[in-house]
Amino acid sequence: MPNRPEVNPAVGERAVTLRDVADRSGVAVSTVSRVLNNQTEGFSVRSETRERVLDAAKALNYRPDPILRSMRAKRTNLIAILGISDFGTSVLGSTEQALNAMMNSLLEKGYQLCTLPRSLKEDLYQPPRWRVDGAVVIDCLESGRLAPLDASGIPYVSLNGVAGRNGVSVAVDDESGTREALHHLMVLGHRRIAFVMPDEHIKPHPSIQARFSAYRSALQQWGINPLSAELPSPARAIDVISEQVVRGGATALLVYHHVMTVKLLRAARVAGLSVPHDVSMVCFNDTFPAADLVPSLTAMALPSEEMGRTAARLLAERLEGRRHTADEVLLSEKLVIRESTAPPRGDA
Amino acid sequence: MPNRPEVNPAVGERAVTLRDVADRSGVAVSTVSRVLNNQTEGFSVRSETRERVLDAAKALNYRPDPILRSMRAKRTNLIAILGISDFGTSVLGSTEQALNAMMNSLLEKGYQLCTLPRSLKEDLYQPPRWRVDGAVVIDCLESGRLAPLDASGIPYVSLNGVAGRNGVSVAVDDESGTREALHHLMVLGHRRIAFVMPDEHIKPHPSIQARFSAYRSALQQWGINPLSAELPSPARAIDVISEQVVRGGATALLVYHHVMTVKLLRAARVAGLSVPHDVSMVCFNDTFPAADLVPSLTAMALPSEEMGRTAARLLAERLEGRRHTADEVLLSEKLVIRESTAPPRGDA
DNA sequence: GTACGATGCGAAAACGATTGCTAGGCCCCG
DNA sequence: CGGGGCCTAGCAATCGTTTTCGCATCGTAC
Repeated sequence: MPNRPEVNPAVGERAVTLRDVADRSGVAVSTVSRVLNNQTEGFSVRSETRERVLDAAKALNYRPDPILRSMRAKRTNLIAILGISDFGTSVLGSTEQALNAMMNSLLEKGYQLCTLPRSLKEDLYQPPRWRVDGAVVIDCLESGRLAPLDASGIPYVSLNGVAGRNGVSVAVDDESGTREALHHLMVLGHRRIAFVMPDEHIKPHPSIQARFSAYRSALQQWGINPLSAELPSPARAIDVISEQVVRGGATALLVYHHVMTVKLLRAARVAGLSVPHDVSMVCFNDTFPAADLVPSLTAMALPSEEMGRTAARLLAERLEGRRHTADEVLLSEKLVIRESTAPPRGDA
Repeated sequence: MPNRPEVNPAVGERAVTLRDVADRSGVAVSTVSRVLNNQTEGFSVRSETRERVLDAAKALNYRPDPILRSMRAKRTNLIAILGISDFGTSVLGSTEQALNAMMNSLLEKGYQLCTLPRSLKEDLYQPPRWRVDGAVVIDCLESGRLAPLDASGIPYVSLNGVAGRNGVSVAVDDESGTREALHHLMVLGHRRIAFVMPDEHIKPHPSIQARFSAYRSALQQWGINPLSAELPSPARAIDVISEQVVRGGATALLVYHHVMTVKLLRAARVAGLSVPHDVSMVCFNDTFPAADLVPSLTAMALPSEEMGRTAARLLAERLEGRRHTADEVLLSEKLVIRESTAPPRGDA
């Protein structure tokens, strides 16, 4: 009764191969492969032989090489992550959160992930050379760049972006979210509302376009003049306060990102302004430290984790052959009202 | 003059292979491989042939499969990331920052990264089945778990943990950092200093042990009684304030993580306490939003990015055959003094 | 007794790349 | 004129795995 492997592959020089298992169990390499892969089509095996193979594999601690397998196998359980151009080094954005949730989800389902080396910008969404079962595309705005991926026939899911023929898109409804945030400020009595860009440290996010255009169209629709007609350029917090609030007379700020909002909060205090009494603030991204500040931030909660889990589920469904239910999923944002918004000073 | 590839591999079903390049340039597959790899040892080629091969490769947009290459090649440029047990979903810790900086650094140097599927806890530090040139080990505390990796002979670098025979360890000097933070508080006049654990949302970090034991030994050495004799259990911010400060009489808190510190700041205000006048706070991890709060946080800056870059450099040096200069690199932390620390109330 | 389908398993061909070995020219020297 | 050595380049083995094809063997029906 060998309660430990006779050959310890962890210490040996060479990795345990299919051949080793075959030798030990006295069958052919091909038989081992089929047993281990549970192949049923056009193949059967005596249960006694099957047991012997499985025992040998376990005793030798055989682990197939998932990459080599991709050379010939039809199914590899490998999923490529496409579109990571940079790893954030200090703050996690909403997309990264969704991506992380998705990766965790996929790993739990038994899939394995691989990333591509960073190469030229044009190649960002090219499928890898080796065989993968599926792919995840991050922050892709132009469906044209997905042509190679679509041509490859690999099913994929596009996180927070558009999708092509073979893809499902999972995104957030930025337009409704923006309108909801503005509606909240309107109801409070605000009429002079400015849109604030993130500072330079934050990686520019694709959905900023969507939010800004929603800001403009919503205000115009309600007969209010937007304070900025074009996409405002990134600015330092103290400049935003002095230009938009002190000189421009804005009573409320719709801020693209929570990081910028924290800086604005401090800048307002330095300028002698009180939040929310002198100026209200609403931001996107309800993550730390939005709830823990004084005042705590009224924020649009993005369904990042739900987004990741949904994407993982949709991809898994496609991979398992089930016909997909939708080509696009739009998750809604949710406004969390806290202390940083109040009626403007002087309001009835 | 074909200014675009005659066969567009992006649209074709099959990827361009070495064989295709060989056919097009009229030489053997092996010649193509050697030309493309710039092989010089025991091989030479007429410059005219070389040109023809290179032209064909470019025209067909040939991209070698980096994974398949690892089957026989001695060098793969592949680096495995070992020890990622979970992807953070909201806040980046110091190790993640260092890891990200390291990944960016390695990608810039031309290496490619791969992660292992998450498996059993025991296998966390097992080298992958396929051939890699090097590995990165994250947060490994027991060198025993590195035995398989050491046995494989793969050079590696251990980020924020111990290293075995083949590894270099890159870590931060938590003991000196802790002493420096305590010294700052001592000089201000504090004598009742408590150590605060992070709340449950934060993944427990290996170096917490080092910091807590440094806290205890430093205070004892200076003849001051530590307020906690054992590692305090995670607690809610409001409980920490009421137990340690209000009841326990602590005048200063040494907080393990900046996230908890932000929550403590709000809890103190809720309890009617002023920071730093009623209680001072020092935290580890000088990242957002430490500098942007009111009051801004006195914090120990961890050299996360430097750590990542250093680790990448050391690994690259080993991979390029240069003899390593050190088995262990200890980077120092740096105290950034801001508004959250002041002399205790009633002090001269 | 023979034909036949089903069952159980092995031999060998891929897969795409690298590399050790080999071999034909060609030049130069003796 | 012959032989040795360099320059070029191809043949074929090899890596670990899947997959196609095919060969026994066995039981059963005719």
